[in-house]
Amino acid sequence: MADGKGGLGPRGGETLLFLTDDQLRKGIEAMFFAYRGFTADPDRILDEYGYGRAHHRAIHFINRSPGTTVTNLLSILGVTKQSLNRVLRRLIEDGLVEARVGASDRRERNLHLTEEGQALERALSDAQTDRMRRAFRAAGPEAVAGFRAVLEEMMDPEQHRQYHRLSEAGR
Amino acid sequence: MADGKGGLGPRGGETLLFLTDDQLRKGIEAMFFAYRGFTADPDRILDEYGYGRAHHRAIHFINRSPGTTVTNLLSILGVTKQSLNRVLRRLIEDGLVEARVGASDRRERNLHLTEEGQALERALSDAQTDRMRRAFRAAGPEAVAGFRAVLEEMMDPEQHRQYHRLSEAGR
DNA sequence: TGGCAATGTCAACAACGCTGACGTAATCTC
DNA sequence: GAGATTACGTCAGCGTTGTTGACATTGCCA
Repeated sequence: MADGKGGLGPRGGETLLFLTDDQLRKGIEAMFFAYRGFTADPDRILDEYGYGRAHHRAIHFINRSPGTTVTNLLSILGVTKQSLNRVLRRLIEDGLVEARVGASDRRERNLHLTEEGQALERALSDAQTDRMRRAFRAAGPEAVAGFRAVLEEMMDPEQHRQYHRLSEAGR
Repeated sequence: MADGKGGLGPRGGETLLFLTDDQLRKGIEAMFFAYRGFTADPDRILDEYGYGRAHHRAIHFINRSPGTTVTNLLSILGVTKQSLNRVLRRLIEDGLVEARVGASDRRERNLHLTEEGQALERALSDAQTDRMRRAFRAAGPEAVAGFRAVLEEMMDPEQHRQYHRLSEAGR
């Protein structure tokens, strides 16, 4: 077995030829290996600072939405406040992130990257986009559109909303 | 280059219109959110067993290449043997994986899923492919091709080789 | 003033990476 | 046949990052 070229999908019910078990399994493995590549370059940089991916994610989204609150960051990252706080505390201690008391609501903390934080963000971002740029260029514009379309469909609805909200807020 | 889409990128340097900083940043975020969705369903199942993603990966690749050795699995997963051993030991204790002494080389352990292991593999695989099937169906065949093309380009060369080796071995 | 929201923090725990060190059995090489 | 190498297992310890639960503070709001 293990083919599926021709005829119906092997697991009853699937009528579209391109959705064989084999195609789906390859999709799973592609995601696994690609995600490893996707994180490999920033991981090397983070290592030098003694940081991990959690720090990267915090830095990324603070840079993306300067002035964002802790609660908002919490909902984007999908972790507990204790988990985020541990990361945030260190970034603040290290002088990469600044937490300003909210102007309208003084309970809130508006998060910003410092100069140093922005420098690290750029280094991480450059490392990651370099690989993505090469991949996009090699695959071509249409492949990129397909790539994005499939990824969007793969997100949970809530995450999909977050994803689009970021773009709007970006301007 | 060689594009034809015309027009320069907004942030000097990038000559291809579809490779703006914004496109690349969206690509990064799409990967982040999509990977979360990608792992969400199996994670829920694993939780019931007290297993994590490491167990899932081991089960997946043992199922994919029955009889594979520990060393081979190590190179696919890219972790240390101590790390893999902790996971493998528990799967063997729990009766999901069987480690048979190698026939030609008795130092090797040929790994197989038991009936019970196969049952869990199917449950995990079904959960994950359901989402992927819906995403593929919604995005269409051409998007799927693009998706896979970009992911392949994003892998490290070594991982890319592993990825293709799996398909060949599958039959 | 009392209730709720936003935040921070202590403590404990688990999963899963890592390094380093050792031991055993089996195979390979000279 | 002796010695090197390979395959595997395991002990110990450590770090990041996730979790739950509990508690305190501050500030907004009705």
